[in-house]
Amino acid sequence: MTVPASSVTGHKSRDDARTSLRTWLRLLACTNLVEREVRGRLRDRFDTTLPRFDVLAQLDAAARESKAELTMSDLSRRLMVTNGNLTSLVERLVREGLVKRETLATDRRTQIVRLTPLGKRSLDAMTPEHQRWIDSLFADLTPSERTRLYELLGKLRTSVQNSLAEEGGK
Amino acid sequence: MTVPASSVTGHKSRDDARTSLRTWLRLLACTNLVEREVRGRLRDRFDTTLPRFDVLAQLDAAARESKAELTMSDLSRRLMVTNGNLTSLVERLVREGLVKRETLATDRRTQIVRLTPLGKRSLDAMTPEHQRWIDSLFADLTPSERTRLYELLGKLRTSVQNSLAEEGGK
DNA sequence: ACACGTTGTTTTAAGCATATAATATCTGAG
DNA sequence: CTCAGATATTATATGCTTAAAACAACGTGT
Repeated sequence: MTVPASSVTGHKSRDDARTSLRTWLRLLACTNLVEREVRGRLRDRFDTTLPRFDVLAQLDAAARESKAELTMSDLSRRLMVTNGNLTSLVERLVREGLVKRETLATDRRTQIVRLTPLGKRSLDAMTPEHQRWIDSLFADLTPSERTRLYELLGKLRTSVQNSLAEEGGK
Repeated sequence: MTVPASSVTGHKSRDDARTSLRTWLRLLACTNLVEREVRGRLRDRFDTTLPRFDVLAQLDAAARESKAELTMSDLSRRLMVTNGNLTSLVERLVREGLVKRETLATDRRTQIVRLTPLGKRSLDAMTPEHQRWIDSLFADLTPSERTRLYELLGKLRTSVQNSLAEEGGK
């Protein structure tokens, strides 16, 4: 394994740090571009929002993993949003009949959230188009580039998690 | 150059589409992780928010490019947020004395936004720490991995922009 | 039994974001 | 000159997001 010269001195070069920052800014720009587009299309085509879509998609994904039951906290962890955020979001979905919420008999604090048949149908109508949108946005990347990007983002995620764990453990 | 079998039939394989989707979800997860962390630190260390920081950083970047003057619309384009959003954001920064806004003499519709000396000092206090945060989050990526990620994200951005241009041009 | 810390959820207050409509100003064709 | 667009910004309504506090239910050690 090769050791970069700068590690002798115990700090990274200024260039490395600038590359990190530039990469982060570009990551953010890409995410915003895609997210804005997906938001707009969900709105135009299905009159819904990205957070609502995400809730339905996560509930469906959980069901496929045979974790038929998700609590509010499970859902907020999966969606990476705060618990309080989810309350009003699920509230609206319940009002629209896409989701149902029921108190768990064995622990009356916890709320179980489930897709209704209507919610499932609604999601199934959106999913194929959503996938096509994403695919067309990625169209100029070759399969191997996509795979490489996927891998590098995996490394980045691990790096971020490690960094947070170190920081949090102090 | 090898040609995938599916290109004979004129459409991509299902696998390619799934890779796009998986890559997109991972991109979003990474962005959310980093963004949440940066938000939290800006809040804890400097009692400010990411959008506010972004406004200051863009104003400073523009000044360095000797584009000393940015209008509200310039700024909203650079930040990739809507014009209406910026109004209240800049409003708050003006109230805090970090930014000043003045009407352009030659066109009384347009507002020029500028960093105040206080705003510049405030930004300069935050910038080095911000760069260190980002760099530590990227710590596990080698320089060449960072560079490769940067390049691939550049390709992705181009791909997204091409896709939007085609769609918009119809 | 019961006080106390923990866990799951909701509420609240503030800020961010968008789309749409309104307002103000400019510009150019006639 | 004047008025019909075009452009720059702000206002409004709605929804998302977070942090922090409040609330409710659980479970354990005494």
